[in-house]
Amino acid sequence: MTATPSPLVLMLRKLETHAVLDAADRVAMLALPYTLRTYEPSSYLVREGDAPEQCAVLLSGFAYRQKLTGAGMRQIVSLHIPGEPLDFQHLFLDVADHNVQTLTRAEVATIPRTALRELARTRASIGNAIFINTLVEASIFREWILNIGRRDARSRLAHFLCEFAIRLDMQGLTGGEGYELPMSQEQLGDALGLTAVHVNRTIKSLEIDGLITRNRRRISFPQWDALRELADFSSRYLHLAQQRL
Amino acid sequence: MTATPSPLVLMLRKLETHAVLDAADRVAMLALPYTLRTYEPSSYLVREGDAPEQCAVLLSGFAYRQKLTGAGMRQIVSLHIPGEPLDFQHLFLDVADHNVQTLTRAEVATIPRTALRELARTRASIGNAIFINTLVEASIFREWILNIGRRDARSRLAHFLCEFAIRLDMQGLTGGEGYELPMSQEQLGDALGLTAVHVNRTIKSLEIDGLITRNRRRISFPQWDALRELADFSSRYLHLAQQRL
DNA sequence: CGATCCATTGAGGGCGATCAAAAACCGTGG
DNA sequence: CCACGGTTTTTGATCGCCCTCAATGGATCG
Repeated sequence: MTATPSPLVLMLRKLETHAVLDAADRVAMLALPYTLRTYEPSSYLVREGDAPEQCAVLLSGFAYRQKLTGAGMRQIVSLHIPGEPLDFQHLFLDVADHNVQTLTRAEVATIPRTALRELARTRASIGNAIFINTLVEASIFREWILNIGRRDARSRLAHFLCEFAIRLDMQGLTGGEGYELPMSQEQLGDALGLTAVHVNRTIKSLEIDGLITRNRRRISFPQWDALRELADFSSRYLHLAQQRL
Repeated sequence: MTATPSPLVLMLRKLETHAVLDAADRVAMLALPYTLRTYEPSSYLVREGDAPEQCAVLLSGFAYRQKLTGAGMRQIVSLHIPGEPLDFQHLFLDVADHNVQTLTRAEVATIPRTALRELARTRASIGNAIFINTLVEASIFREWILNIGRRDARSRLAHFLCEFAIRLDMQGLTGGEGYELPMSQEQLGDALGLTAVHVNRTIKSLEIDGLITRNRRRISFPQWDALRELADFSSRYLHLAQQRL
């Protein structure tokens, strides 16, 4: 009956968490040309300075955006989970201003930028959906700034963990309680503006207080509400259609 | 001969720094309905939680975006100069996720959101220009994260001063050398993730090193290249049409 | 000329960085 | 199954950047 489902349905689902699309929109979007590719951990999908011609969508695995200072310090500026488009940020810009890298092994669908732009132009609702997606991303950037600028290490880490939990949940990627954190403490530090050593101590401190439990990189949340309060976390900035928290 | 120029030409000029518009686009944009209003310093233009119905454009004066932690700490997440649209970030979102406040007395043109959305829908090039504008803003957010997360106070402040200089210059707002910083050291601290006291000491340290000179809030740059190097500043992330630096 | 806001300066403390090393974990191959 | 090199996590000790608290000085404006 049905053909094998296009891997782009993942992106579709993501876009539909913030925008309304009709059947024709869905068909048009799933008709986009794409190529599949698998990347090893730490592969570059976009390099600062590149002229982006493709638009990558993450199908499985995790990725992040990253910038480097002249002195070589790394700052991760966002984290991406399966289903999220990675290159809308460059859809209309000629030169990439940051790097995009895989965190884990990842499957990616690559769509020609021109096809996507054409689709956005001809179907206004899809154009809107793409726009909304980048607006929500911008909102997450703002909260990230607040988190790094004004919260201490414990709250900062807690906030990060909360955001990741909610976003995984939104995409239906949580298997019951907790999740596997797909990054090293070094990378966690780069995301939070801390050192790996201090991340380690901060995680342990949360663990000792019973706010999280850990097994390798698997984290769960026996006291979600307490963690959320410490994190000063409100999901408003994620612009969930239905505010679940 | 010519009618009094619409105040919206300022926004038009801003959009045209990143996108190409034709004569018809310009006419259509200048035909947008708007109302003028003047705000006192520290007035709220948008409050977190609001349902934004208007889109404000800054005609004169300065403004900033800001978020607060539960504990009441403030983080400024962006700064805006005359000509910049302030509400594209909320054009397609139902609830504001941050506050927008004037820094100085400011004149603002307010455009109904529906009119702007309609214009973006019917004229693709204008829709693109608006999209590009938000993409560039997102890029500035990312650099802001890097700045706060990974640079020490001196470089951080220097980077902020460089960015402001370049952006003023882009909009043709620099009268010769240096500029008047439209904010208190307290506000600078809130922008940089520092305390006002430390901002004071950091400014003085830049001054002692001869990297800036000050008179009240007027700042000039006798050693621009040295400051730029300390700041680790590259203008790539601003996506200037012609890279001037 | 007081009131208020802002800039400045000092003293002291703490959070997170730095440096260094050990321990745990991982995939690989003998 | 164990030996291994490489990565990641963990822990300790010390340092320093920036914060906190507090007070003074300057500027502006009724």
